[in-house]
Amino acid sequence: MTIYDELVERGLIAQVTNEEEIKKLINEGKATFYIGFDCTADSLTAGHFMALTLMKRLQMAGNKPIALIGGGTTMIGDPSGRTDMRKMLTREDIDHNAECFKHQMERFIDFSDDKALMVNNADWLLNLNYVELLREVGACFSVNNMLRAECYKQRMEKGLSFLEFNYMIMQSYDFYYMFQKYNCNLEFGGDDQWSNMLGGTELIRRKLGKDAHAMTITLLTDSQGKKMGKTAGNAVWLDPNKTTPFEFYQYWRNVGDADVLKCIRMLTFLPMEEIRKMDSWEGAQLNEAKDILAYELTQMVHGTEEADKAREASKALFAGGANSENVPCHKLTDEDFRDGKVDILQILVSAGLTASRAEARRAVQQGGVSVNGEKVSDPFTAYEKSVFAEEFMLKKGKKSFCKIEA
RNA sequence: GGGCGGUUUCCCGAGUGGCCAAAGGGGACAGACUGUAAAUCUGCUGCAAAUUGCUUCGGUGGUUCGAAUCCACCACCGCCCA
Repeated sequence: MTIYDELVERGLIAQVTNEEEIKKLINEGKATFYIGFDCTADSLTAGHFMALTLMKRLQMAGNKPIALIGGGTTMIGDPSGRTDMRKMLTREDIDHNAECFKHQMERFIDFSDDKALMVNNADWLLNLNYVELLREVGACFSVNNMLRAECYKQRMEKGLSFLEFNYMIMQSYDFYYMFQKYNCNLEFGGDDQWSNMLGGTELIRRKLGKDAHAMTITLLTDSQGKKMGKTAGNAVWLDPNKTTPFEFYQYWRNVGDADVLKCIRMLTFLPMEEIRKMDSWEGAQLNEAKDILAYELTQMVHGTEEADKAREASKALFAGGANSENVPCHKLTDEDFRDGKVDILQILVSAGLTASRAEARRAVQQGGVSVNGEKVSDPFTAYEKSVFAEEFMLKKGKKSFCKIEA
């Protein structure tokens, strides 16, 4: 099975500029391809993860990846598919974020011996001269075409600033630049990047008379069409300090039935034969698939040890029996105690299970809080410090657990 | 540059002087049902030392016993004209 066929079977490919050419390039390991990452936060997210796995798949097939950190493009902000303008980030924030991205990527992609490159477009974009740029590449873009681009559609109603309008040109320039400097002949990106990417291939054709290719990755959406990798609007981060391995594991353990196999196909490195066998699974058996998915991904992102802990903790909490050693734990401080006691609301807030005492009170009143399996229904329930010498397993709702110590 | 319209609680959106912590919807959260799924139904949704108090309706100042609501200025956004 060729790498291209595998990508197709895994459902990773959305659009390509020239299928035959691209197939040949990557199957023969002759592609030098890039994927850009704009550093809008200080950690990569589950959304970036798919792009990283794709880089790895292609690298394993002998192709050379370039991870492009968008230190320059982040100064502009990609308007693609957004309904509002991004918050402007300072130069310092962007540099810091770029550093963080770099560390995280090094875990996945082998950058040794020039097997992959990591570059930052701040290095060439920030020194561009406006008039020169306009003459050099601005002449190659048709505003008429740009306005028609899908990626700006949503913004035509709400308004699009000139700053953001230029994003496409910056991204195109990246490809043009790397095509010449690194022989980069293929660009990958999310499907929402398609028009930006075509801008690049078009620019290369016009300026250099040469062909470069672009290919988009299917966006990972759930069965309702929503982007995956987010919980309540918050990203699932790869940084363990922002999303703990346990939370990360739980996110994938909880995907809907309709989405498990898709995720396994697109995100894991399990061989296709194995995945095909799971195709016939249904009902409660899919729970097993979810465990596989969650474990595989946690292991890739956080390592085997953390993945084992997360799985162990999950079993202890949901299946019962196994030891609870790895369940998330919170230590109360002296400030939590008042006259030698803590009330249940304070514990919930302190452990971060609820945002306020009011929310904690609601949870208790609605019967959503329990300690060691016993429902706590009185919001005035308070505990002496000595109680915490024994195991104190606090549960809020169906899925939030925390072991409390003092 | 000119004219008009807008900025409301996580989001959309109602509210044009007291009955407003602010309708309705979405989302989130909790409960029932379940398989840590989906669908459905119910509750709930500013904060707190809680029959009360405090903060909130772009910003600042003002009018008023009382302002999300009226006035002035500022900021940002949209539409139309140049």
